[in-house]
Amino acid sequence: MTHQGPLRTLPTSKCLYIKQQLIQGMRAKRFTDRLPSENQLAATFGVSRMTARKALVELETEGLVERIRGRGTYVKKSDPAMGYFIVQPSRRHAETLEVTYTTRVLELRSLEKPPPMVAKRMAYSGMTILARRLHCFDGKPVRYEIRHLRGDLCGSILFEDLETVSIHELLVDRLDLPLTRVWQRITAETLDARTAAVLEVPVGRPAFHILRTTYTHDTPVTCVEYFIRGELAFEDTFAPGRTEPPPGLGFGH
Amino acid sequence: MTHQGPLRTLPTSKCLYIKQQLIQGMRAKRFTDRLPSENQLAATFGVSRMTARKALVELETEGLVERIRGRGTYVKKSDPAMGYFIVQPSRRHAETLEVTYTTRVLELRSLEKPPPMVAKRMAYSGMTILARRLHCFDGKPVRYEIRHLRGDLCGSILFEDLETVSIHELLVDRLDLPLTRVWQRITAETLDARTAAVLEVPVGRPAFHILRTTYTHDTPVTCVEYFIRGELAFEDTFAPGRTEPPPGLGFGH
DNA sequence: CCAGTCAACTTGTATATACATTTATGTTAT
DNA sequence: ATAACATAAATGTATATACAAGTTGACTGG
Repeated sequence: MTHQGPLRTLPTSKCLYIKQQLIQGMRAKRFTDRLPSENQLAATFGVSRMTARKALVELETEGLVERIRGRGTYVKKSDPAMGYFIVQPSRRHAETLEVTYTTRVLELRSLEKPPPMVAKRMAYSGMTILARRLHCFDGKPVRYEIRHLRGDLCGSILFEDLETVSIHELLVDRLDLPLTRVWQRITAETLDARTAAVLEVPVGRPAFHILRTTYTHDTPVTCVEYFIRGELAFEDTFAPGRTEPPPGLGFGH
Repeated sequence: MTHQGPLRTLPTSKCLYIKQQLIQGMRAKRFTDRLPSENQLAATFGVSRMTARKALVELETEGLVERIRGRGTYVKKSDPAMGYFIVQPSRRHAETLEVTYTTRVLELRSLEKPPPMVAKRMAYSGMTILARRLHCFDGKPVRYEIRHLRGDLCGSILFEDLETVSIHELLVDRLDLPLTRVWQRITAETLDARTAAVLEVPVGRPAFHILRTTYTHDTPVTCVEYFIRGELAFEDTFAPGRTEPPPGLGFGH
């Protein structure tokens, strides 16, 4: 392979230089399927195999290539995503917007059995806890949350003050229910009379509607439904191939 | 530090074992601020520094910790994000849903100057190309796209067949305009009469509204506005601390 | 008291090496 | 011809080492 072409920014390390060359090569269609192997790169650039390897591994974690043991490194040819929107926990969202954040608990009680839709999504029809909360920015309602939790796993939540404590913290820290998997769906909807009243907006106003089921080791623990005022924008600036992945370790509640 | 406690799954490598121990330690609040240094870990677990280092670096790329040269590795205590939604390019979205995908070009012409809002977002008021397209799944309109491109950079796009060719490919491959940064915003809105007519839905129906400005090395190249039918859900299943980052290398158009 | 210096610690980068595991390919023996 | 084997190539894991570079704190000299 050749590695000509001027660099826009002087690379600070050999590894970075190799990465930039490979990225340019992929953009210029010099590499359309397979990238040089670790040993080939090491020879071409005059570095050790571990350095060449580091470049390839980083390209993989950035989603640009796919590495297959025993075969090689291949250009990911799937269409790139248009982008992604991070829906933050209310508290953090409020910090970003620099507004005060408050929560009102509208309802907190146990149900003998969950509504059919929830039972299906949780694959569980025993005792359930229902919590309805309203999240406000500067006193104005912005998110309406309807949550069901498995009663056998989260019973103690009935006695917590959900206006000050994060449900996420309760589950993960106090109940030892690490959130290992999430299913979620977002749609845009218009609000019906009851929901609009809660959010204190006219009927028919647009809103984000999020359905989410959270699992602990393949056991559904909680189903939550959010209605978020549609004018509350989610916005972000980012670069493709960013090194920082989406925030991990858990999901806010 | 101690590293007791049963493992749920037998680790296949020393690096993985160390990572699991550190994650458990963070969950159990044994580590609340600073993690052991690379050398401490190496001594504790009886591995080389490079192996301990690999575990810490992976935790960083997964967003669980933050590493600061000269100081140490610190637990990221920022609230975790609730999740994120990937808005895919229409073509790929159609593949996921297993529907046929078609595009209709409603308008393609040059403007002497862009509308004020676009001029402001692009910081440019010269000749502009306006493209309006309708993306259909199984013949049904689902996304309405209104796009402005800088005429001085993308003039040749006027002569392309935008019903079959991806604008993203044209920009990146043919015009050498790599997309290095993106600003975007999503809101939920109700459709006005004109937009609703294009999407063939009744007035007042909910929709996602996406504004996006795409840059090539700090130069805004194109502004695009999408209206996406609100019932077209974006859904996903994922795990926190996933190793795969969001798709990179570019953004679909 | 303050500023400068130095030592210790930490993470970042790079090299050289060894062996394991997986895949693909060609050869050989049946 | 097919199956078994051998070989080469590629990635995965781990170790040992060296030096660079940033941070902190203690010591020292003015």
